[in-house]
Amino acid sequence: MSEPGPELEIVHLLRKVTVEFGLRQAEFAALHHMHSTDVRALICLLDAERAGTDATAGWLGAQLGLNSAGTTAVIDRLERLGHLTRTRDPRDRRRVLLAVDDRAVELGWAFFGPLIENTVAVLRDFDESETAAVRRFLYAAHRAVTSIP
Amino acid sequence: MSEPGPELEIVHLLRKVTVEFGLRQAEFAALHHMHSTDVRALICLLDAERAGTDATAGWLGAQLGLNSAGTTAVIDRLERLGHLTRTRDPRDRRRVLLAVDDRAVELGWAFFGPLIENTVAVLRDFDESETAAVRRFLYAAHRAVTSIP
DNA sequence: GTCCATTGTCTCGCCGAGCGAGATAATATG
DNA sequence: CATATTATCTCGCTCGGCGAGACAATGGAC
Repeated sequence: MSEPGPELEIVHLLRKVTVEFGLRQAEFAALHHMHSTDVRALICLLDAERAGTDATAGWLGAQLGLNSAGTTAVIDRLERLGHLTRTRDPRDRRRVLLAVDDRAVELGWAFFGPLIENTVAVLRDFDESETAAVRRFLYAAHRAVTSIP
Repeated sequence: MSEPGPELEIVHLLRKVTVEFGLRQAEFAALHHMHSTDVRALICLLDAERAGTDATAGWLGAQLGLNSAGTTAVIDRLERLGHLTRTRDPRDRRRVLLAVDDRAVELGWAFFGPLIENTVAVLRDFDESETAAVRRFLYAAHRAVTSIP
């Protein structure tokens, strides 16, 4: 190992971003009397909403890598804080649908908004081929990190 | 919110990568009877080693966002598993220097190696301006996510 | 229809990660 | 040499997350 390699630097950079981002999440969590997992849960739920998927308890648990007991606990906490609403699915009454409260979204923007804005700002100075390169790289990284073989 | 914006897609992509990467870390941790924090600790220590910084217990705690008690616990666990060695700093005998065992590095490579390789592979097809763009973007993201104001 | 396997969520009891408070030892500063 | 400061560790506790299993709704097979 420890072959320097110009490409490896980029991977290390990417990893550093993930590490630091994790710390920011933890700060946000502490600030609003939550835990990292709760924040990750909210993020997953917002992603689902954006994608038009309906988010059930089981689905959320899978996203977070929790078992059902842990998942119930996360949802309980978020519901108690008013960041979340449980609704039994009328089509399949075993399932519980989860909806993020608007207030929670606002809190998230207040904290992560500037951070996102700063990141996005750089992209505005990029030309077409450069943004394409970034997108292509991130897709590759996502695929690499998603495939489990 | 929910202004689509072509740049935002990239940020979401980046965030997805961080989320998935977190899950892979958790899998690696479980596989080797560790916890996510322990893996993050090892990563931080390897970064320090690569950078030539010497890693003390307190420094590690700061990187992980843990207090001293929690930090001691992490180090205890890693030492018990043989992934780590404690050494009292001869220059300042209050400090404890941490060194990652080679065996732990091998385990990490076995798991994350292919994942890194897949990511790096894409970069090989990139021309100079494209890799530069990726690097520039990641630097910006890192800066955005590191500044705490 | 009636049974039964399956699926989705929740309850209970326990383990242990991480915290706060404070002890201890080594180093600086007067 | 006394005292403040720094770095790490110990103790006791809280509570997130797990395994096991309960319970309800669903979808077959017959």
